[in-house]
Amino acid sequence: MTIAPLHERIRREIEGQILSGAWPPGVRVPGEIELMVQYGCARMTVNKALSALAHAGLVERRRRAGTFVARPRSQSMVLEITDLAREVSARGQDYAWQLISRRETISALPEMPGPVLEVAGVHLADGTPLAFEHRLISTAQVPEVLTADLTKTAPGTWLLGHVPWTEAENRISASAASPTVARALGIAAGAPCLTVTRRTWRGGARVTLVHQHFIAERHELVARFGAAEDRKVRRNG
Amino acid sequence: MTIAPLHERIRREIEGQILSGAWPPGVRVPGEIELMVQYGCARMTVNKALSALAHAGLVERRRRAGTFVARPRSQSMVLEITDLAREVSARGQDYAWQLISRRETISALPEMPGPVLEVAGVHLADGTPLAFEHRLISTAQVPEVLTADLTKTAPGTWLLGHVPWTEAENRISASAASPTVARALGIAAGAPCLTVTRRTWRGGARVTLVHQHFIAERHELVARFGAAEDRKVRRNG
DNA sequence: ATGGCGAATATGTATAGACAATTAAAATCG
DNA sequence: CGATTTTAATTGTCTATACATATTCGCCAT
Repeated sequence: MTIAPLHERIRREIEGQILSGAWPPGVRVPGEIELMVQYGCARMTVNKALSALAHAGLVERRRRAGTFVARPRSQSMVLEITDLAREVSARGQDYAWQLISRRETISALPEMPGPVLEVAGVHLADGTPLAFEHRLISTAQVPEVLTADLTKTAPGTWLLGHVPWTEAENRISASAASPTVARALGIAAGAPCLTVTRRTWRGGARVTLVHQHFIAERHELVARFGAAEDRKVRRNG
Repeated sequence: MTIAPLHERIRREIEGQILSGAWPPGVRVPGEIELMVQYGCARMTVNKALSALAHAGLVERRRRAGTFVARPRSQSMVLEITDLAREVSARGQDYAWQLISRRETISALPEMPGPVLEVAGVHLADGTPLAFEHRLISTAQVPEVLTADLTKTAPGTWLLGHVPWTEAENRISASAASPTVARALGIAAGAPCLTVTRRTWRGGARVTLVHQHFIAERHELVARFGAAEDRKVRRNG
């Protein structure tokens, strides 16, 4: 148990007051000078703690006025969009990818125009279908993908390891399984599916567009928001 | 056009190198001393810039080793979970709430045990059903809700204005419409629905548990992630 | 080769002080 | 009394310095 740095200790203690409800929204937080005296430290140290809280949205700081507890943040949450292979493995199941089709073509879709690699396949968990995937990958942006072996590795997993993206958008909805999807997943046509459409960009250029159809009972997305929890520092060697 | 603080300028310039791909993952970022000389400033200033980048996950810092561009960030995204009333209005449609049932009871559900107010109703956009909602609200935590008029105001909207939450969890999945849901929404039983289950807490205490069933074609959740865009500072007077 | 150990190095934390920017509140003026 | 200017409180940024801490690298003994 290492002792925490002072600025972190200060941050935590204030955070505690806010999250416990002892300092409700709108209440004024002690100023930098006040805290500096209270903790017997330099103003920069207090500043670091309060700045972090402001950055996290827990407090609002206004010059001349002071620092105030912010009203509960409106509605943005962190949605963990995991690589399917990783997620299935994390649940202790066997993951597998089954390639159905693969071809190079020229896409006319407005969301993803130009030369693309078009791939379809199924994600399996413990041998049973979990999701159908249909994906377009820009060969202009990612020419290497043409030489990738996508029979064993899902394109998403391959991309994760090869292409950094800077922007992404997920659209989540429900749909009835089309005949193609139903056949690939072994379910009845018209059965409900959770549909995720994801587009990713690298510095403004389109990288990939993917549609994933999950069997309704087999998958669930979870978005959590806890003001309390610290941003985890991820270390992926 | 105000000039940006120096530490921010430094941060931006490094960020630019990373996002443009000029500095791919794994590459070493100039050290603090180096940047300090380059920008002719104090080390603390450079430190602030690099720390911010580390906090944002763009770089990884290791003592003695240096600062390195992090591999493409894994998978957390911001999902905007808007209050339905607000969202529908924002789309320029008329929003309405129709209360179906309301009763006080003792819940035995493990997710939400104890005395609750149980409410069901329908969200309407331009007069047509959009979503069915079934909600439990802890009367121990929110006794005032018993006196709220929920015939005109949706419970979610009421809660937003009265109870701050500190933690929330959304589970998103697809389901087939049950007879109850189908009847309320005017769709066929078994039709696909996007289902959102949300639980919220205030400082560890359960506040509310809600199930929302959206007609598949009528609703979509969007999660965006742009490494480039700055965290917006929200100011809600 | 190999494993341990010390030293070099880059980051992490903290200080004390200075000035700038912002803006709420007080003072002044018409 | 209302509008305007001044004042002052508070945060924002930055410097220069110091020491702490972790970790890699290379040296040395095995």
